[in-house]
Amino acid sequence: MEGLSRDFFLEDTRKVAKNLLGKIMVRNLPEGKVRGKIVETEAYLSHNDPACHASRGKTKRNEMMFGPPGRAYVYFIYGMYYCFNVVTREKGRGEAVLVRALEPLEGIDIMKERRGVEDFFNLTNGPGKLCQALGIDKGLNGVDLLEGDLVILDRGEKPEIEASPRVGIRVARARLLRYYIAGNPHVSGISRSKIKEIMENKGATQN
DNA sequence: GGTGGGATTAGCT
DNA sequence: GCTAATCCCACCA
Repeated sequence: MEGLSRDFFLEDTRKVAKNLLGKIMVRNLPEGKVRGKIVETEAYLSHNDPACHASRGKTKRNEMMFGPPGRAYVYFIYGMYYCFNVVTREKGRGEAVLVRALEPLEGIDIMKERRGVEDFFNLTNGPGKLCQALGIDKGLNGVDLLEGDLVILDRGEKPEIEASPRVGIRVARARLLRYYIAGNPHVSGISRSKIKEIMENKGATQN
């Protein structure tokens, strides 16, 4: 397991979004360490992408999107939730990758406590949920993800990737800028019965 | 199993 | 005023 280079975040944002799948988010909290594998991301581009916060220029809210690559862009949404993004491309470009879901690996009890739920499959399967589980809020806006209490590590995984339209976005529906690990039960929006089905198949193939 | 509304704030028109 | 890169619960089938 090793850290990512600055160059990792300089590439095409769609490529970074896909490359982030299978990487490990590590968060150090007062209660202990929390780790999760990234299983779902979305790309937000600076050109010809009206859904991107940076598409109408720099504001107080989105200024971190125009900062250097490999840093966090955290914003507040719907009056209650935070969303966590990774800044990509060269400084001033205004592109980022939204992390939409994780597979919990370590610190499950801490996540349950912070989320206020017991269900293992309802801890980090959504952008607002994973921020709550990992204690990510406005205070982490702009922090460097190569070092500190919130970092992303490489475990050398090369998952099978599928693409779809972005979630909750009305414009640019034709563009497939959402990426996720095929068949992973922690991807957002999967029904209870589908999760059960996936887990049963997994058990069958492993034995 | 699926849907519709409420919570609650910042930013934009 | 309205909408938003969301989530949860009550309610219906």
